[in-house]
Amino acid sequence: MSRDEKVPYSRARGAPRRGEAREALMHAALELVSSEANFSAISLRRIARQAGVVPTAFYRHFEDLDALGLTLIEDTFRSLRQILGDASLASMPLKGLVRYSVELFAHYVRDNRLLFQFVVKERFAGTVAMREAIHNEIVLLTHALASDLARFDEFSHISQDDLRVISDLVVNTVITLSERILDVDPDNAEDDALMLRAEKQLRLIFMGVGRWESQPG
Amino acid sequence: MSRDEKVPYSRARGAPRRGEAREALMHAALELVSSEANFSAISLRRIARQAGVVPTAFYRHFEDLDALGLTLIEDTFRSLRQILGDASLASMPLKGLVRYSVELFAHYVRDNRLLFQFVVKERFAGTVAMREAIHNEIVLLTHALASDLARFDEFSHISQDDLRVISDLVVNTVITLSERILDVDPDNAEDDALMLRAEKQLRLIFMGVGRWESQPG
DNA sequence: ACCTAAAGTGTACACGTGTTCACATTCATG
DNA sequence: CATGAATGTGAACACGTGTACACTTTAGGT
Repeated sequence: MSRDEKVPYSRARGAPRRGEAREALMHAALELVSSEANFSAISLRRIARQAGVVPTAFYRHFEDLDALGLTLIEDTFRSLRQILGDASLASMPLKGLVRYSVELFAHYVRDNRLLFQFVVKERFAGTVAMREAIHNEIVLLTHALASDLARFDEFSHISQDDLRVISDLVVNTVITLSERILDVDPDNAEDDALMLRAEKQLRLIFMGVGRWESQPG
Repeated sequence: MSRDEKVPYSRARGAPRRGEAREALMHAALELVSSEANFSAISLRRIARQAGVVPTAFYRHFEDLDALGLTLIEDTFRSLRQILGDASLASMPLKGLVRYSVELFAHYVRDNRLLFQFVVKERFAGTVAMREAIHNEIVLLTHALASDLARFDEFSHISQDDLRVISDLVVNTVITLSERILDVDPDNAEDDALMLRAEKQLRLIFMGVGRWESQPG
């Protein structure tokens, strides 16, 4: 929907050097959502104020508050997909993969606190459009994981449907880990315990896979 | 906090027969949260209007919007705990238990759509007080499940810590199921597929338990 | 049949909100 | 260097909001 900026921005036509306003608005929204409750609970004016921008300037960059929110969600998952794509997970032993993936993911979540806090809050409380956007991205991740897992010998006896079911369980476990990391104080060392727990749970799941028989009946 | 009504209500002092206003306010809040976005996005006045009550009457029953929200959360989990307690799960074979629990839970969620939609939305987007209340209730459920599982022979080789970890995974899986049931249209038959998936995932987890070795190092 | 506290009502106020409009500034491009 | 689109600005509007206050009504315990 009219998000026609393939160029990084500030390359439109008469783009002003002073045009960090857009980024400022996005960051302001993230800060407010993180420190206060909820995206639907903060107003356009508060975002503008926090961004050091006059309210009307908002409309120069976003049609809507919704548009801002959707942009934030897209940005989050775009960069997450890249991180997860860069680390070619399919080329390492399954055992190490669990630990490595958990650490990679946890690290990324910590480095992008505000973005993930936003997504976690809006996943269920946001607009229909936002909820759908987030849901679709998660489905995408799940399918990608299923493809990756299919390459392992340990999963050769699993049907494609069951692979999706398993990936779904794994993704949900990792999402829960993220939510928990975001809930603890940033400079609290408790993260390690959370990661250990998630790691155990994933190992448990993969143990079940060894005994699993697809469509036994 | 000033929630000193052990009596079912309307037994205070000069309680009017006409006092369904409190219930009306709670129901109105649930309806609005369900059909619109979010508890923090709906106003006291809108709730009062929906309840057929003048705005100032709200204060006769709740000190705050927060108080209303907390009451709704407490109500939800109070009755959920009762349902789960009544069905004495520890007295049936493990295999049947999975199917039975999933069906029991799904049924209950469907029967209390509005309440659960509220809880799901506020779990991460709500006030700190609300989030904490929900979190504590879930921790309680997890511990209760761990106690129940400990009675099964299949779990005799699992340490107490690991039992918590496993229960945590199970609870998260069931929560995810609830979220999904709430996301699909009420009179859509898709629920069965969701329940089947959750059931598979739980069976997978319990398969892993068979091979699990607590504190192997 | 009273008394009294709870429950319900209507008015009022100060304030934050989204959005509009006309205008000022900036700056890459012709 | 001039042009014009993108960007930034300030005043103004109609409206919904939370809450305080003084008041009326209700109904149970005595």
